[in-house]
Formats: sequence, structure tokens, C-alpha cells
Amino acid sequence: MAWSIAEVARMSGVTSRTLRHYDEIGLLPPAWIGGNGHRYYEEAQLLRLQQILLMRELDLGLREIRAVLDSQVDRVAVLREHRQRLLAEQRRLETLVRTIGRTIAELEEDKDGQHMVKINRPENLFEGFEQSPEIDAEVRERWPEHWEQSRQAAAAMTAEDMERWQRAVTAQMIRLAEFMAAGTPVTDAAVQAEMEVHHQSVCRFWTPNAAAYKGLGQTYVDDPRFRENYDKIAEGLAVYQRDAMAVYADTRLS
Amino acid sequence: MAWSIAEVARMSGVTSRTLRHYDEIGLLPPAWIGGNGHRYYEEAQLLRLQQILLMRELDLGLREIRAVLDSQVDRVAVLREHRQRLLAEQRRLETLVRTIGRTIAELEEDKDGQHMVKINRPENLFEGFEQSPEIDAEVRERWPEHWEQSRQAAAAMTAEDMERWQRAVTAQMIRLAEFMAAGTPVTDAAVQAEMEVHHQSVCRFWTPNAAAYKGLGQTYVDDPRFRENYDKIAEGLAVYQRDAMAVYADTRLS
DNA sequence: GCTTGCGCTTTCCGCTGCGTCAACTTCTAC
DNA sequence: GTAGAAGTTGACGCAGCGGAAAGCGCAAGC
Repeated sequence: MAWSIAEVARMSGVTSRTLRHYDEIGLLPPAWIGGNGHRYYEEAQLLRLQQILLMRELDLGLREIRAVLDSQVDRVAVLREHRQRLLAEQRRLETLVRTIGRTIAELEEDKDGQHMVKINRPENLFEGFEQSPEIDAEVRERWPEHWEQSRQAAAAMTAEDMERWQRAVTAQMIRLAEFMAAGTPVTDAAVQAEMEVHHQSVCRFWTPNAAAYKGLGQTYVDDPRFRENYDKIAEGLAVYQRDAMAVYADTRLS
Repeated sequence: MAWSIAEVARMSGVTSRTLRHYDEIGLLPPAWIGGNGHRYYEEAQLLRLQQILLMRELDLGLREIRAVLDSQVDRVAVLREHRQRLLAEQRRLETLVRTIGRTIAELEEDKDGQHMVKINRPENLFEGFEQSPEIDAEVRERWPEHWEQSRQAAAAMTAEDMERWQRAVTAQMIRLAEFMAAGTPVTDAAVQAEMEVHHQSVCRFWTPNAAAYKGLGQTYVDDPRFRENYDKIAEGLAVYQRDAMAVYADTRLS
């Protein structure tokens, strides 16, 4: 018993275009192809299609589905990993919804006396920063193991990685300056979400505990070479960042 | 004071590729272009870019951002609508996460005595269904206003619309059959999510209240012409669908 | 004067999962 | 014999860029 492509389409609720696509990418080849070039499917293909659709509903990618069905990987492991992705995405959306809510509120009561903080965007934020021998030597003296850890991490990065990393840090500093300019308290969920990102980014080089993370925030304020970079973007940003980091350390790292 | 593309990139934390893309799509044209073809940006462009990045973080599409910035539409309205989209997506993810969790559990304890329900995929589910004059006449007699409402909705549908609708209904029936085969109770969130979809789909033709929706479910069981379609897919599916609809009506429609 | 190198340019392919023509061939029915 | 349904293979399009290729302009060092 074999079915044509249109019959399978009707049976399964997908379009024939989709079936052809699945054939193209090798996800679901037909049982055989007639002399006229037509695709014919049999029972086994219908079962496979059913599996495919099941996993597709879970938002798994076709490539992953194929890997699973060809039993190259463990189903449960894939599902677990996928669930983690979904949860992360869900958390992201949650933060976004809150941020949007606040933005709407701000726009609606757009009449108050603004204490405008000016945000600059200097173009030489990181110029000659990490190759500074002074800072390097100082860190090596004061925290030898952190220096070693971060040295290894830095050595593993390519120039492109460094560039990407700098861009990400720059973008985050500007986002934070915007929160500060809007008068958002450092305890706000959106600011704390930024701190989570910041913490992750720091962890690329060095994994601080709560106290160390707070100490790092204080260093941003105390050390003029760090502070300068922050305050070049907006006055008081270093202090704002330190306070936000302290809250993050207290609520998430301890 | 003008900056080159690379300077702006460093200042804002985006790549020069992105800036070129924004120029391409008309979102952020440079202030002027030098004789050598190079893009040069000024203060106004930096401010616009800042606005763009703000809204981009909220996951707004570039097209919408452009519309807002060119003040063709109201910011607050766009944000409200966008928030609704995000909330809907969040609910979808929530359902998915639960479904995946259940799937994982099922896969892990894959040893119990299965009460296998066979799922068929007949290829002629809707053959000559809606043009049946008997059903049509009967509906017109029993519920004249619903008949009128759905007649208008059906008239507004193109042949393609009908095809899409049938495919969606077919796919949903099969998904439901899978839940039934897995022994999922009709009160389960995933099943109820399917009922929400079903209810929406019914609402294309006719907007039932709780009692009417329950009555529709009963009709699926009582009327052999409906019941046949369900049971062609899997035995007992009509009853399962009716029960799920009753739960939905009780919890969501009253 | 020539090379090297950086920064910039344009152009095009790639990703995801198909929808949607378009142009053609083949099967089926009257 | 011819119409119409159903099949085929391309190819473009969608969002938002990343990345590679190929070329131009300009400055420094030989």
C-alpha cells in the first residue's frame, strides 16, 4: 500500500511542499520514486512523519529531529537541553515584558522634571586597555591565581573574539547608562538582568564569588583607570554599576 | 564633527556590518557620503541609533522601529501590541515546557503496559463534508442565526483559506489523538491548549458561549457524520474531544 | 616608486522552514 | 482528444545580519 504526496499531505495535515522540503533536506525521503518522478510513501514513512511532527511541535529544529530519528543521539538528552533553551527564552521574555511595561509607563507620564544625564559615546573606550603592563602587573601581584585564570582565558581568545567581547561590553555599558539616565533603581529586574549578563561576561575570565564580585564593583569606582572608562560614557556610571553589582551579589551569588 | 563607520561602531557596540545594513534598509542613513563612497555620521545619527538600539532590545522588528522613529505611528500603541505578542509567546513556551517535561517522563519510564490506541490517518477526512446539503439544511433549521453567521464567514473564505483550515483541523485532530493514545487526561494543560486553538478555529465561523461549546462537543459524539470523522482517526476520539471541550468550557468560557 | 597594510567599499551566499509563484509533464476523466 | 487535476523541478522571499571575496584609497616604510 503506497500513497502519493497529496494523499500523505491530507492524511497528516501538512502541505505537499513541506513533504518535498523534508525530502530535499533528507529528513523524510519517500519509500520509492516512480518512473514518472512521483514520490510514493508507505507505512514506515507515515510513522516517521508522525514522529517528526511530534517533535516539531516541541519547537525542535529539523536538523535535531533528524539526528534523533537516525538515533545518533539520545532523545531524553536532546529534550532536556531543549527545555533549558526554552526556559532561558522564557526568562528573557519575562524581563522584556517588564521592561516594556516600565517604558510604557514612562512614556505616558512624560511630563516630570527630568534630571537628564548626558550619555556620551567615546570612540576609544578600550584603547590600549588590556595590554596595559601596569594593570597587568598589579593584578598579578594582588590576585595571582585570578591573573593566571584570566590569562589563560584571554590567550584562548582570537582577535575576533576580543572584538566581539569589547563590543558586547560597550553595548552593555551604554544600556546601563540608559537605565541610570531614566532613574531606574539598581534593584530593578531589568538592571539585574544586565548584571547577570555582566557576571557571565566576567566569568569568561574569572569566576568570582559574591564578595569578589562586589570587590570588583568597588574597583570600578576606586581605580581611576576603570572609573575613567565608565564616566567617559556618563557621569556616575561607575557608582551605578558598582551598586547594581552589589545587589546582584547579595541576591544571586550568596 | 563627523565620525566614520568604524568609529560609530566602536562607540555604539554594534558592528559596521550592522550599520551598513541599517543604511541599506533605510533605517539609519548616514549624514553624508564622502567622495570616496565612505559613510559619515553626525550627532543626529548617533541619537537615532541610540533610539534604534533601545527598541531593538525590546525585540521590536526593524520595520516597526523605522515606522515609530519616522513618527508614523504611536510609540505607546506599538509597545502595547508588542507586549501582547510577547505575552502570547511566553504562554506558548510555558505550554511547551510542560509538554516536554511530560514527554521526558514518558520516555524515562518506558516499560509499562501500553494500552496502545491505533492512530489512523484516513486520506478523505473532509470529502464532501461542508457542501453536504443535509447538514446545511439541518443547521439552518435548528440554529438559524449561527447558520447565518457561519455562512457569511464561509463565504468570505477563499478556496485556499478552506484548504488551510482543513489542514489545520486535520493536524489538530491527529495531535489530540496522540494525547489520547498517551493516556493524557483531558484536564491536562497541553490538551486544554489544544482546545484553545480549537475554540479559536470554531470562532472563525461562530462564537459559542460555554453551553453552546459544550453542546458542539456533544454533537461531535451524537451526530454520526461528525463522529465518523473523529473515529476514523482513532477510536474514542470523538468522546475524548467532547470531554476536553467540556473542561475548556467550564474553566475558560464561564 | 613600490610594497605592505589598514580601513573602507560593494556584492553575494548562508541561515530556518517552508509559502508562493512559474513553467512543464503526466495522469485521469469525459 | 482535450481539459483539468496533480505531479515535478527550480527560484525567490521572509529577518537580521555574519562572513567571505574582491577591489579602491591612503599612509608609512623601503
